[in-house]
Amino acid sequence: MDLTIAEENYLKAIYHLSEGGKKSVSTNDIAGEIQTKPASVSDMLRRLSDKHVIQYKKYYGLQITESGKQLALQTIRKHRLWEVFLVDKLQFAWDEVHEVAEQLEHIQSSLLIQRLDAFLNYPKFDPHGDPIPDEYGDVRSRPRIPLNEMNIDQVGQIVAVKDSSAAFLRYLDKVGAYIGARIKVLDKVEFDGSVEILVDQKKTLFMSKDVASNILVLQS
Amino acid sequence: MDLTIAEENYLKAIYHLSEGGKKSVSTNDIAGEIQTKPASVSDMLRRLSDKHVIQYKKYYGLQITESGKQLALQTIRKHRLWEVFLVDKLQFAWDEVHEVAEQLEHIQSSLLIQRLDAFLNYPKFDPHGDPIPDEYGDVRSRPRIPLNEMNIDQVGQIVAVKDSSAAFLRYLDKVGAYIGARIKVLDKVEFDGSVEILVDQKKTLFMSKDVASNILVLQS
DNA sequence: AAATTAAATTAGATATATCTAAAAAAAATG
DNA sequence: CATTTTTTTTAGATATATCTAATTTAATTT
Ligand SMILES: [Mn+2]
Ligand SMILES: [Mn+2]
Ligand SMILES: [Mn+2]
Ligand SMILES: [Mn+2]
Repeated sequence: MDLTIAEENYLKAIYHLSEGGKKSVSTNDIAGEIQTKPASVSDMLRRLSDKHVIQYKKYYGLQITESGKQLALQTIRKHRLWEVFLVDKLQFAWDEVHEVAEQLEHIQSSLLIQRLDAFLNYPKFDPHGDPIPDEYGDVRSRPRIPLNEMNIDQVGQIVAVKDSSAAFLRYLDKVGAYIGARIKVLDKVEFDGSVEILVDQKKTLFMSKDVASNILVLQS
Repeated sequence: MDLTIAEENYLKAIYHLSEGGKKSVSTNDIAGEIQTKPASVSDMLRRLSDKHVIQYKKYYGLQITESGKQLALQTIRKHRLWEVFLVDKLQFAWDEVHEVAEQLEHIQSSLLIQRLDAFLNYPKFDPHGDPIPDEYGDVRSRPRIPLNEMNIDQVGQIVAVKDSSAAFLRYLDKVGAYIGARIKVLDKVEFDGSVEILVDQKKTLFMSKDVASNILVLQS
């Protein structure tokens, strides 16, 4: 039994909300993530439950099932592979890919995804540093921490961003913070949590705690 | 006002039927093309008319409008560009692309199509020899005739196929008839319309009138 | 021209997906 | 623990898209 496009989008949102360490996912959380109304979510939860991709008892919260998790991971795999395609092959900027990938992720063809994966040389991460699940749903995630949680003098490499909004990504482009950049924490301001970092041993950069918390670093 | 996926599919079918038969397109014809019921077509015709992509007076037939034609051509452009992508870049066989392109043609992003076109080196024809409309909807079609209408001793080049079904395309693969092949008509059987041709000055091939009528040739 | 047949449309049903407003249940508060 | 607030669900409406069965209109035949 296949999922509709709307069902795939809901399931993906539920998976993302579940991953964030959150124990139970609320109807309002889902509504916020999908940009829809709680009433629509309640309706959809019943349908997802009927298809056994979530366990759901009304008013008691929900849990994604193993089969639901696998389906969500396949949609995420497709989304991220398409993002790599758009950036690597079609010269899209990393802040331009999301909307298009949101559509492409729903194309149904296992052959297509196999071939696309090979064509892209089996990438392990998308343009935002997020890991690409393999065809069995396995994710090789790297240990990474928000930049604002690093201490002075610690060094590492920017490997991902938490926020993939165009506004944030364009800001990073402007200041010269990119995935793969080697950084060192030069200073942290106690008062507001802002940080000063050295990028590629050349350039110093000041950023607010808000910005730093959306940059994920692999420490070394 | 954008079209839905269903509306795009109907409009594309109407365009194809208008191009072929020329005269008026019937509700039953559309139902046959789209694999749906006449009742559903009547319903859709009213909606397409509301969106001014066809002119429609019930029981009196329909005509595609200029804006409808442009929209259909853009969908066809996307369909054929994706087919080229699948064959040239992802090693799909020409009989494997249709279903996937049928989905990909509905992805909405003008930047995507511009970039895809460039990435593929601005192809003029799809894997089945059909011309790819440019971004303004202009189609540069070559004069071509069905193979069964050629006379003995005439020569030419296979440039397209009328039938794009997997069964037909796999048959052509098997006998070695491909787009670009140079052919010469060696013999025609009056009785059943079957023909004997020479392919690439090497191989002789017998084919029924039915097969020959689905192979389009550019005479030389 | 009347009767018959074919084509097209409408009526009414079902399924998906969404919304607003109202009701019900759970959680928070004093 | 009773009351208030928040969250969640349901009721009822709208829009898309499809179907079967009935009806209407057009076309064909006698
Ligand atoms: Mn999506
Ligand atoms: Mn991404
Ligand atoms: Mn289609
Ligand atoms: Mn084609």
